[in-house]
Amino acid sequence: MVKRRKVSNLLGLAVLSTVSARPMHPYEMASLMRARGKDHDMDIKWGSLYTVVGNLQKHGYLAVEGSTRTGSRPERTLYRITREGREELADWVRELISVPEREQPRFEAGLSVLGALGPDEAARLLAERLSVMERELADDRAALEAETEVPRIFLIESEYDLAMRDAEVVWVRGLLTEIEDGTLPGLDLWRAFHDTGRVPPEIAELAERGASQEQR
Amino acid sequence: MVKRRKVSNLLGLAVLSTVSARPMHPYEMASLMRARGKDHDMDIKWGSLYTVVGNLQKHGYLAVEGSTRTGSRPERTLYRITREGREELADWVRELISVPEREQPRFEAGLSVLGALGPDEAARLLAERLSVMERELADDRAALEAETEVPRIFLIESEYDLAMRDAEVVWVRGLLTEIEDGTLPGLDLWRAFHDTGRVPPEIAELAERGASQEQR
DNA sequence: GCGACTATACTCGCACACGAGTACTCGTCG
DNA sequence: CGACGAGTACTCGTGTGCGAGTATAGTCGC
Repeated sequence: MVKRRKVSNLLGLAVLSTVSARPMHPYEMASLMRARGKDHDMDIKWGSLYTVVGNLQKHGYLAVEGSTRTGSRPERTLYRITREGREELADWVRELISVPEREQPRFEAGLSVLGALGPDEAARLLAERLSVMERELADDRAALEAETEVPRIFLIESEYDLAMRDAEVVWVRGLLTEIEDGTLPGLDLWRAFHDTGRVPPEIAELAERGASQEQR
Repeated sequence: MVKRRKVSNLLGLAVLSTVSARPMHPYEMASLMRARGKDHDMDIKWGSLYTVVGNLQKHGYLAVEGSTRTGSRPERTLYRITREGREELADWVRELISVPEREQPRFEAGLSVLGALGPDEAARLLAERLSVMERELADDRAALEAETEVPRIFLIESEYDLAMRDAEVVWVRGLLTEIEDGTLPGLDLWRAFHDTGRVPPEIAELAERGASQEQR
């Protein structure tokens, strides 16, 4: 379903979108992206940037416009987007928006092996996560709300980000409460498993059989 | 903050968790994981599995227990988890649970370049995403609810998954509505930009300046 | 006018993830 | 009874992501 792209690194998408405004050289793209916080504090991976730009050019999405040099500085190669590049950009966005794709967030991986810890420690760690997330969320939300001049569509990805983190906070808080007040079904089994180091055999079976059916 | 692991691939986490029950050979780990839907339909990457098991062993998290062969089949190497392996597993889970980490979902990347499309097409694509997600979500939720014997903690990651997808559906539906009924602030600018191909200069500036401040 | 520091603009090479291939075996169906 | 397909258990080669390094140019103090 999901067509294999010639350039699969999402940094390539950001690059295409950035050069679509006007021709520029790689370093300038990076500066622009950073200026926009496109990278939200994840700093640009220089190695990837030049590789990706090279690949985009190899596949005809970018073309060399020329190269300038200032003094004896390393020469800067100017790239412009091609028609194919614009098409690829549009097609890529279409796919990203319309096709929901199952991703594997790291937290979810952690949850799936939560049994390696005891319920008390799990509760402590969840509480820690919660407090960090709440603080960061409040800060970022305040920053976004302080921005009243830029219309919302230009910051729509930040809104999405906040909404998702919000949802996670709510979910984690719910789980934490259930562990703390002991209403989570199976809590006793979990504790028993952690204390004795072995899972009751009938549950082991169930978990295997059952889990193989859910998640389509 | 986030300590660099000797083995960073999350498949390694799954492997550690799987062999922590009893010694087994790589292929058996893969079968078990698959049986549990640990991989939720994303099939095991064979290349990575053997590389990862090799690395885990190289770093002392796994040890070779022996090797058996049935007839002239390729020999199966049995691995067992070491004390260091158990520690690494526990430490890794602790980190995954307690340290919230900023990830870059593909959909969010798509949203950030949504300007490459016009509002009408964007609305159509969002609607498509929505319908696919709603169907899959309903199926998976039904499957999870049909599972009444396994206590919830053993499927906690599926619950998290459903909750997040739920939140996304709600958010996308909200955005879609705002585009369709024209209440999204800046919609006219978006349309103008898409029709004429150029963004009003004062907005371009604003977007750059503003975006560089939010997202800490 | 010179040394230290930061910004600019890349290059290089390793390590790792992964897909596709291999080779053998067992069950089964005509 | 032999052929074929599905399962078993890996191996290997390729691509590519990315960190760390490099080299020059402005800039600011003293």
